Amino acid sequence: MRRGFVRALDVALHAGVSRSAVSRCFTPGASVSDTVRMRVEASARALGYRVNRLAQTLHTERSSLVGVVGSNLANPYLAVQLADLTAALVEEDLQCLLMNASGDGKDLRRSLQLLLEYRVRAVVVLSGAPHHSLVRECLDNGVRVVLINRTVDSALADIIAFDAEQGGRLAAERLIADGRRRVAVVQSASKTLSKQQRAEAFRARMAEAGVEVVTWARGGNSYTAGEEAARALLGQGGIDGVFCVTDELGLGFLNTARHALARRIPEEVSLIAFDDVPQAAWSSHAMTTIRQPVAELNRAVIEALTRDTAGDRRPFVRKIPVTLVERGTTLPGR
Amino acid sequence: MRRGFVRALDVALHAGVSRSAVSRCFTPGASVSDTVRMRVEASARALGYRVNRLAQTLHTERSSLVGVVGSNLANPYLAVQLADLTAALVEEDLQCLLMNASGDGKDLRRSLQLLLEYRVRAVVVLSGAPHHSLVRECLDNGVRVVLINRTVDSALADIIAFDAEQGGRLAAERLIADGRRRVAVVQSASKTLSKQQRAEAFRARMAEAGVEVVTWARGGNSYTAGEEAARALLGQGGIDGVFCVTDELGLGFLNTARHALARRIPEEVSLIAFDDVPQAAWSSHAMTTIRQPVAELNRAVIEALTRDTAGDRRPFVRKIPVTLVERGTTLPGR
DNA sequence: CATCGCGTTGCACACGAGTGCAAACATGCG
DNA sequence: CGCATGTTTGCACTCGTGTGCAACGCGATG
Repeated sequence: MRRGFVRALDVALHAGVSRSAVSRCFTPGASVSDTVRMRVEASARALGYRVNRLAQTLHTERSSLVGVVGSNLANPYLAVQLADLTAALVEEDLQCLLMNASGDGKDLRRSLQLLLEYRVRAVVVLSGAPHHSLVRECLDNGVRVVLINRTVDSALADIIAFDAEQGGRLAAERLIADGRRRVAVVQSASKTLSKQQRAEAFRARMAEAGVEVVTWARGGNSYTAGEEAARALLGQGGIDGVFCVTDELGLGFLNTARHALARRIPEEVSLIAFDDVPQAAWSSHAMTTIRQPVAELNRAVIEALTRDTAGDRRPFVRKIPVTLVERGTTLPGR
Repeated sequence: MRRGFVRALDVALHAGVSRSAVSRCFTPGASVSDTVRMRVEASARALGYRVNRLAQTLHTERSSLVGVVGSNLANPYLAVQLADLTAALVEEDLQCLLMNASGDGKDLRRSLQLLLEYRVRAVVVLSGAPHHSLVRECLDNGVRVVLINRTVDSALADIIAFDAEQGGRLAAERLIADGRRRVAVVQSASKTLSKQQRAEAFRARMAEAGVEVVTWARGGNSYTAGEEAARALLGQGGIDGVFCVTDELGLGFLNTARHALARRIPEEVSLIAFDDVPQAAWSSHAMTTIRQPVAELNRAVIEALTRDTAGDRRPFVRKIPVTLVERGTTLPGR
């Protein structure tokens, strides 16, 4: 009785064939006679044999591990994206080696280097921007790098992102359609690029329409920050439309405006947020927001991971369009 | 110029030493002279060498991969738990191979078998109950199995769970302290064991106190289900205390009761939920709930994974106590 | 100087699997 | 039957790494 895992050799001895024959039975397209195949399969079942994917990868140099690294995974939006990504990976027989890089930049570096040690086929960065040298190092080793919702100046890595500018424009146009004349954009003090772009595109479109925009940029991307923004912006009066760059900010703003400040939404103030997290759809909130089609994003990720990289070294770049989901915080019937 | 990854042999040639010397430089406690170590380290840095953890594992038979399998990872509570678990694993130099087993029981089986193929050191099951034979198979191969918030009849796997009964009792006692005389427990139609236990312990403690309990068990564990429960239970009147077995149910109940049904909470009705997801703490909800100390649970998981398994085959079992977090949906100052 | 002891170093093997190559075997055809 | 052709099968090598074992070098001691 051998302790530990069953090897191909054990199966071979049990079935009375060579180890090569066993290996061939588990390799699609290999040449094995029916009689041998059946005996090997019977032995494998009896002994509980499973190929060792580590040894397999070592030989074939073709890993099916994909590294996924992100920072604040507990964030509801990221959680949805991660859940969908793992489901999509499973379909392609790719496995997900997850790294939590919550912390500083050193942490992201350490995570990526660790993933390299596992000889992953590719790395998907959900949040945080890796240094160029790090991306370069991955690419030199033949590891694809897919950045989600990031833009880097050097065009090395694959980049897949939701169209933040389009989202900002959509929000602006909806507030214009509501006839709003004095609006506010609520963002946080953090300078995440995608959120900056949402706000910037919103301001640009509003400027075109000649609508005055007040910018609030304090605190984090938290519910509390949205609450503070509501107290400050609605306290001084005059604001009749608001665009919050995340749903969490939006929900803080909405609940505070409605219940603590007793404002009628959307009659007095229109509100649009961004992300479409599950909570935005809850009936008591029913918040109008910009939906990011996560499934479509992840399909693009899979496409980037599995595409034939023979020849062209050009990075895969794709922008995923977003849509406006109209609920109860913008004026109906228009 | 070799394509692909740099091997120890490449470093050895570059540094003018044997491959063994390179290997020893990266093995703690090995015997290497300072001069050789410095030359090897310089060469490794220059070439960008990283040990191949797959080959390493193949040789040492000691994997640092831990399989994590769960079903609905987008669930806010599970997301928090997963995020914390990955952070805890990183501290122990363990890596997380994540499997999304959303789907039927076959899916869980497939996930576990795949994890076995990767020769993981252990498997952590966040949701879903694997079949005994599957657990047995993992154990036979020397792979620890840690079940979270599950109980299985056969005492094979390690089991770490929050104390659902204690939570149910805590909730009951708080409603009793609020002087409630006619209470309801809101659970879903799903028969997840931990949620059943919460409700059952609540009913038992209430029965002791001689308080009448109405049970609502319809729909899923969703916000919508909480909403329906509120409409049905508060519509008929008489209910002055409610225990919802999850925060999502609780939030649906709370918002509907307050805004749609215009009930004064906690003056007319006390409400306690379970989980303490971030949304429960949001100021506009401020929901009293049972907190599950996730960090403590994950510390126990790490302890189970890293404990010395020499000799004793007895499973590791631990129950993590929960606490009541009093916010604004129970009567203050008592 | 001879010997001992100790710290380094390299050789060679092992881990578990895939695969080219040639030998063995089965089959078809004249 | 003899030969050509096609299918199986086993040998042996490979992937990148860790480590037991023996050889080596060097300083200290008798």
